[in-house]
Amino acid sequence: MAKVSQTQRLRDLLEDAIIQGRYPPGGRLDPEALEREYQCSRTPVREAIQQLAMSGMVRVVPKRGTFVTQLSVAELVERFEVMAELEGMCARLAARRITEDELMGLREAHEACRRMAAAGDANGYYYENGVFHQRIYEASHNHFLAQEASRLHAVLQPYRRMQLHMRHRLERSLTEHEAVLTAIAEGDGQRAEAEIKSHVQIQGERFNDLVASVQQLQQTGSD
Amino acid sequence: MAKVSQTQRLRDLLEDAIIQGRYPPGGRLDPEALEREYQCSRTPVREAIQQLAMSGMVRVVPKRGTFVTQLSVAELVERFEVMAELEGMCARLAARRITEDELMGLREAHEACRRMAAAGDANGYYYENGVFHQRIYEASHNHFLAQEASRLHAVLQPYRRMQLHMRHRLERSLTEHEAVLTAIAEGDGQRAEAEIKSHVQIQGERFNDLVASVQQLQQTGSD
DNA sequence: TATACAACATTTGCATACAAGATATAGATG
DNA sequence: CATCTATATCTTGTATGCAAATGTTGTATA
Repeated sequence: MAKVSQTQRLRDLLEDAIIQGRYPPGGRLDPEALEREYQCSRTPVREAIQQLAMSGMVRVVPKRGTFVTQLSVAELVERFEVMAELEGMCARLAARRITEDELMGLREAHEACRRMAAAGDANGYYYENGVFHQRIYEASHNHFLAQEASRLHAVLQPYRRMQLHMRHRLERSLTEHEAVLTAIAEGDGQRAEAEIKSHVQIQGERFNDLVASVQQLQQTGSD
Repeated sequence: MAKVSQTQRLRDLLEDAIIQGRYPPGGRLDPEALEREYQCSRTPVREAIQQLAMSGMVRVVPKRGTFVTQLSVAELVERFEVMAELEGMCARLAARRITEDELMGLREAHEACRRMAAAGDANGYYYENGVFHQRIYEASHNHFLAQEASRLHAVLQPYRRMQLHMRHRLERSLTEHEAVLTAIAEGDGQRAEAEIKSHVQIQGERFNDLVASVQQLQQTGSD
């Protein structure tokens, strides 16, 4: 049943690897290494890379090579701004449209986050946090919106990860989730939107943290 | 200077053709015909089509061929819902961030729309309307947002076109533009957002018009 | 006449060869 | 020692061949 093309397989694998930070932002993707690693020719590699480029995960610098997208601070701010808006829209719609089953699923995702936060497991939280947000996207009952939100979320994942390792970020994040969940459960779209926007937005000290992280990343990646 | 790859050239050409309705939604894209028409081999054609598929302009039905995307009513509603949100965000930001020069450009675009409406030139209006919206995207000073808005705008163009041919739609549209422009000029982000949202959103009778148009289109395309 | 099976055509995915453009490096010359 | 140039190498872009999967068509038989 899982009869997928090499191109698709490669694309998914690379995407996961990038999201999980196994290919660091700014790092070069060597086509020949990928050919050997995945036992295929240039064509699937090339196509997978093109598709990743389309979705913004990698950047192709003509005649220089393809690199994992390394967003500048300015580009990151732009994307977080849009992400906040999209998530806000998802939450607003979800508050109106979520089903009982979906609400249960969302609560479960929240509880999973709570367990990870309690255990101080940043990586585990990182994963469950993604599930929580994904559930909200889907509860918007706008498939296209959910898809776009997921795509942008994926691009931002490597940077979110850095945020989550910041001190006390887990507890704060969890508290914010709580507020979002409550608003959605009560069907209060306005509040759900406002809560998740402030959850996603990079503001105050977190902005400085982000700048610091990115700069460190760019130091590391440039050798 | 314009040293672009065949793939890119083909992609842009096809995209334009689809946006301008020269390839009708639901219509099949014959790879061999494209090879001959653009004097190239299968590879660039294949890659261009893949990229268009990624951006949602065409759909590949396995072993059947690739077809210009024909959105169902449900899919259209979803996309217009997102479009309204993105445009709303653009307008809100533009109200705060627009420069004097950009504001002049926006006024000019609006005047161009007015001339076309006065002349009853629906196609001309259709074009200038695109310029007007594009200027707002750019005035948001969020390049990523502008890019995403443009992309979605492009996908929806064929369907907007149908709307513009509706009776009195031009004048209504112009009046709504006026309201948006005023709000932006006054720096009133909230109002600008609200105005452009109601301008973009498909509501009331326009929803029925849209359904009718799409159904007619699907009749025509299926023979 | 309808159904099933087989041959055929189309489409897609993958590999590979070839060409062109750009960069880097090394050598030569000022 | 620096700079310019030429060559080599690396990367991307394009063409094309081949094979596999699937859809289609036609024919034969019940």
